Amino acid sequence: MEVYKDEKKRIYLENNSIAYLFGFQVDEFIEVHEYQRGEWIIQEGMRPDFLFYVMEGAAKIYITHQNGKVSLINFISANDYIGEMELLNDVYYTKGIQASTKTICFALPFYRYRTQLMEDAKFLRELTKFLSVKATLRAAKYSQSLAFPLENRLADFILQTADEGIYKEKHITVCDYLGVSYRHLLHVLKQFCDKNYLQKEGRNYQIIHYDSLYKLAEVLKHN
Amino acid sequence: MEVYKDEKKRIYLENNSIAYLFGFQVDEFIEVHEYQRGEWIIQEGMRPDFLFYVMEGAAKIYITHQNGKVSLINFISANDYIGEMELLNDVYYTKGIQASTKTICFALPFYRYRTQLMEDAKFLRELTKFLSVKATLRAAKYSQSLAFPLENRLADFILQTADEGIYKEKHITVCDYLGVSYRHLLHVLKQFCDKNYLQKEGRNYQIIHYDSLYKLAEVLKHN
DNA sequence: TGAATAATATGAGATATCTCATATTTTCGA
DNA sequence: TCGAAAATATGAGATATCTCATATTATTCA
Repeated sequence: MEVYKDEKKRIYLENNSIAYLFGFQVDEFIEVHEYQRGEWIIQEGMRPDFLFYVMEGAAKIYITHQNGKVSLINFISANDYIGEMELLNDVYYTKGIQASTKTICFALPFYRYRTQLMEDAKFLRELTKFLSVKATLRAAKYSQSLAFPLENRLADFILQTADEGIYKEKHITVCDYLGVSYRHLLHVLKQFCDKNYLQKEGRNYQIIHYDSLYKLAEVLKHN
Repeated sequence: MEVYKDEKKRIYLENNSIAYLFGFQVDEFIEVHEYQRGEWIIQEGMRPDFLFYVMEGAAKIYITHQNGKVSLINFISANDYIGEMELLNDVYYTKGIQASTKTICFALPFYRYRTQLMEDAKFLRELTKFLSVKATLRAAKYSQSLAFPLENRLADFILQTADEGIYKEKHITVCDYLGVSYRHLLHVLKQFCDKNYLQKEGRNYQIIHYDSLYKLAEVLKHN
């Protein structure tokens, strides 16, 4: 992890204004952090000292269960907050957040800004919107996961993440995210290939029959 | 649904102050609504005209999937907001909310208060906290539902909802909430009885072996 | 009060998903 | 560049969960 200093920090701040997020001046004590792929932005179970706002990159939120099973809870990308739960709640079990690409974020030290943030309508309004969108997405995903078999959810996931007709997510990530076993994921992928919805090309899968996948995924949408 | 008028409204407002929720005066245009068991506070798919704050009672949030399957998404009780999603987001699929007991809430008309609410730090701070807690609970429930079989989740649910050692939730509600079929729920309940964790008494179940259930539920908690 | 509706109950077979064992291939750091 | 670790792959049997069919109570309401 690198903390931008002096000139480097100044330049980054100049080129990436986040004044629109706050009703007051934050420049003085704000930091700019850069994390490499694989680095932990927050360690599971340890409260962070900063409120982060992600500018570039992507990360994943994980939680470890008592039985050792690890769940990927969600993806984080540009314009997401990190540490907002800890800002708002004194009692909160901190999830682990790991950068999955190089990730740059602004970091506001709690000890310095907590009081001001909690009284700033502009900030609170932005955060509220962020939280409500997050809650909505999560609710949708949750009720889907209970109501539909992997076949439908995977079709949706493939269409969402495929790039130019090519699906190339890591299986391990996907089973975490969709909450199924590795074995079963492969099984359903094979079915898709057998049915000619996909065609395997080395590590990747090319979408052959878009419509069939779309039909499977469509079932997830309510109305 | 009854809207309290005149004297009745005045008395209710006097006895139940919610001044602490807002940084400005809301008395003038606020309404007090009372819903009977079974009544819909919000119809699925129809945007509400009010922001509600629940004072008494309990309700359930439902969503209907395209395949006709209905999921119970969550419970609502005193001190919860309703309609906050619609206040914050112009685009939002409204879930259905049905009172499960007599429910009384304050109702603030959007057309009158929207602008002021979105600029009121006190209100936004309360709402933000509410949303963050909500998001946390949902996240926990979600990752649990994927990582553990019904046995564990049901044990937890029974301990949470049992009243003086007696569990008496309606099966239908529970399968909605836990996202399993009616048949399977009964199957696992029968197992609990066979193992002497529970003892069936007419419609209800008495908790016999608290410890065993606790052990099953404990597995859900992370650390 | 009686009929309609909701809730509870149970069996049996089907399917979705998991666990475990094991092999091969790829990636990546020392 | 070599070896460890990560990722992919596949089989086989176990288990969790679903669907459907069908009865039997409760509850509600006209």
